[in-house]
Amino acid sequence: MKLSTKGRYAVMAMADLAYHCNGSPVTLAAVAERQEISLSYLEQLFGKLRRGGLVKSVRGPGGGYMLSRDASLLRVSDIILAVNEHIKTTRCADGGSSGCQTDKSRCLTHDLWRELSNQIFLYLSSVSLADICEGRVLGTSGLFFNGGRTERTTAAQ
Amino acid sequence: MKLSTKGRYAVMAMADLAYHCNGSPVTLAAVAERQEISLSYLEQLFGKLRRGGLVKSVRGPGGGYMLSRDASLLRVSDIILAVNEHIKTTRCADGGSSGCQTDKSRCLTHDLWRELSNQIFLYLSSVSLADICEGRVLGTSGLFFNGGRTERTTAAQ
DNA sequence: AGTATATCCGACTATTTCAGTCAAGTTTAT
DNA sequence: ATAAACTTGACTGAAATAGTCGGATATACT
Repeated sequence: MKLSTKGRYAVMAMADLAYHCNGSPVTLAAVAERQEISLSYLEQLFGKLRRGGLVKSVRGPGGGYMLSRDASLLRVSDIILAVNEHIKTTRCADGGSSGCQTDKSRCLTHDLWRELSNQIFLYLSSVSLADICEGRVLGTSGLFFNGGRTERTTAAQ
Repeated sequence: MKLSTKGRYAVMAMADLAYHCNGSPVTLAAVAERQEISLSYLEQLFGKLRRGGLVKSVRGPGGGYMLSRDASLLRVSDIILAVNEHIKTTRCADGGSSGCQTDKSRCLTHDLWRELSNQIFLYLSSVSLADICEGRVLGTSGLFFNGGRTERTTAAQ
């Protein structure tokens, strides 16, 4: 799970889409202006989002992009995975335990990284676009990942 | 909190140090060979680690590096912060809520990103070098996901 | 003193990714 | 037909990453 501004732009744009959606498509030009992201760059990102099945496009005049499903069903992790072609976090073959047997201390950190990556993924999976739109991201002072938050919210729209 | 191979190398090297330390300094050459990281690159990283107060150096023959304190007191987050000069995650001024008031939807993702960064930091703060050396990485003692989601992965026990 | 061993330091290079641009297309409502 | 919008691919500058290189400095041991 890679975290960069690319993924953040994608999430920002998707949140904008969810926020300003009222049944009709939203043009990228509008998103670009509101979020202050270059239109051409957005086109690039939305190409990936569309191919990833996260948005639907409507071509021609009056067209634009729409979420492919309800905002409560679109997780942040989906968005980031769609725009960032996945990277391998560890050098030695992933779960295969193929190499890395030579020295015991060499792969000590691999468990850590895999677990961290897992943590991040779980967190981003627990947040939906609807959560973002409704500011339901912070909170839970100190205890995070209280399960089932996304499911409970059902997109008050 | 930036996550790249740079930080991972640093953690690997520090874990190696903790693992092979028996009172006397460990040379970077030994670490480089065991962890298969270039010596010159390690020197670069350990310069930062030393300036960050995480390791002590002993120059001259028989010299090398030692942990500055017990492995249980060195957190992974310390290491990563030491080698990665910190970056700002959001474009608009950080906690200041200075800009970003223009459009409501624009900063919607900022809370998310700040929270995510916080999550990552908390996780990496909860893991010490000693934890890594003893394989106590998975199943982080309930600091996360205490709701029974990733329950007791039985790594150590 | 001299030397081997090690850390220290700064500049340098190559590769990749990021962020954005440009120039063409295709589809479709009017 | 025309214009609005998406679609695609190639291209670019800037930055970060990952790694290299050559030397300088400190110190233990002859």
